[in-house]
Amino acid sequence: MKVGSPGPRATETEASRWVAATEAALRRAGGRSTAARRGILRLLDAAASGMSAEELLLALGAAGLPAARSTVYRTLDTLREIGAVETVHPNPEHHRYLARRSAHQHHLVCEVCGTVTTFDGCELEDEVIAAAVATGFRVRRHTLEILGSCAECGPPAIATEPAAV
Amino acid sequence: MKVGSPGPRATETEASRWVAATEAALRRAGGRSTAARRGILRLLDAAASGMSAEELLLALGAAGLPAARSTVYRTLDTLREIGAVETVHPNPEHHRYLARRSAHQHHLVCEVCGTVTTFDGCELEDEVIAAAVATGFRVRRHTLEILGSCAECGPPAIATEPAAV
DNA sequence: CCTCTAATTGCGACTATGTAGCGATAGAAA
DNA sequence: TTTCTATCGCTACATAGTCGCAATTAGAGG
Repeated sequence: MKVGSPGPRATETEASRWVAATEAALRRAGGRSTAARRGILRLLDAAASGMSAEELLLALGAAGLPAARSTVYRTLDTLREIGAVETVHPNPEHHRYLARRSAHQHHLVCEVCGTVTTFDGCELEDEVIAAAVATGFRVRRHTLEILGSCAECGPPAIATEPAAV
Repeated sequence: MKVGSPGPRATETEASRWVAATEAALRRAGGRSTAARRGILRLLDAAASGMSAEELLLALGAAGLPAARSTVYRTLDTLREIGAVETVHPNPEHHRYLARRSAHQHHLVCEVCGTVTTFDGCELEDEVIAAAVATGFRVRRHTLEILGSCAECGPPAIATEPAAV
């Protein structure tokens, strides 16, 4: 089991593998490549910890590609549908959208500084999932989020395990 | 690995273990037992698939214990803080609050009918978590959600694995 | 049973996040 | 260049959750 960011953040000049693959998938699904979408892909690709919809909206404006709020949400929906983006939930009503670079990409979320580190979970949950499938459940996707505080930030403010059992 | 609901839903007459334990934890934390809280605990205890804040609000009214919206949210926050409740995210902007009966309780969420089945994950993710801890990350809690469609509902509408890699 | 104090509630206004409908715009295939 | 239709921008709206403050009330101590 390896833990650590798989190194996103493509260089300025070459489009990242993820951006290219996503544009291809989009086209395959009958979608189009528009300025707004290219901008969103580029931004998400560069944001190691993901971005909220609002940040994306502002960043697009700052990048000279102003887009409507609804466009941002619609694009995120589309990207989620083709499996290119996924959502992390640090807490209710605070979502970040993250480039999805592998089917087994999971998250280490620092509740203090907001950093999201991705890691590949692989075989481990496969067993859990197989058990689920055995009951007749059809798995579409799964999420594994580990919340706490990263090495840079202090220890978490709240107890680790549940009081009630 | 066992998958299946650990049998919530206490009988009408005896307060469930979870309700009792939660009230005790609440008191231990310097909290009080109020009509609204007792109502919320009873409702969450009986709702195998969890409830949204809005459902909880309506159900309280129907049960003759009308509560203010803010009271519901504040109570849910408090319960989450002491680890008695957790949140499931079928999709952005649709959250359900669920009684948390064990530290390793995870979720099988049917995206068609909304049913949430809980199961104990145990040892499996322990390894993933240990790896995270090894990097200096302090784990406060973790969530594992498996989304798809249950045996009763048809197959999922959307492809299982991501298009882009 | 009475008193006191702080935890909790209700209220109502507010913020944040996300959605819907629809006419206008602009990819991209021919 | 033309045509078809996916996508966009706009605006209004919906849903989810938060905040401050005065009024209430649980529950500890007498």
